[in-house]
Amino acid sequence: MRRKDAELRSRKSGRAQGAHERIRSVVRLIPEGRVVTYGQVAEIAGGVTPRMVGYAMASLRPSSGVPWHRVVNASGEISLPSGAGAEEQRAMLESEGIVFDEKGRIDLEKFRWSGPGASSS
DNA sequence: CTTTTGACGCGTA
DNA sequence: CTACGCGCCAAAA
Repeated sequence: MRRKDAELRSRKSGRAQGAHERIRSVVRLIPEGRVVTYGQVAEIAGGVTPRMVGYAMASLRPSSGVPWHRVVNASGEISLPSGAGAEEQRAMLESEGIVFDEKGRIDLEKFRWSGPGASSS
């Protein structure tokens, strides 16, 4: 059976509390000094598409307590438009030890978080 | 109830 | 490297 069936079922069963809520929980699991791509979050949360992740972040409140700054796009770059806190995000990441190259990209091979099940390093 | 919108990802040219 | 389009689905107005 395809995962979709299970996911679809949860969605139909009313199990879907709110895609955001689930996404928020996932993002909150991201350890310091690590980053995850939207697609990664979507994969971990399950049943959500990358769009949903981005949309959830956009809808997040500044004080939601979610380390949204650890979420970057598949290219390892910050997505936020200037003014939305992009510079702030980069500052926080660098503060956590994340390194950006001249193009403002992160080495996902080194800083990507493998998920809640995978141990650091 | 309907319509708009949106922090993405990926294939293809 | 750039540019374009499609898919994906929920929340907000």
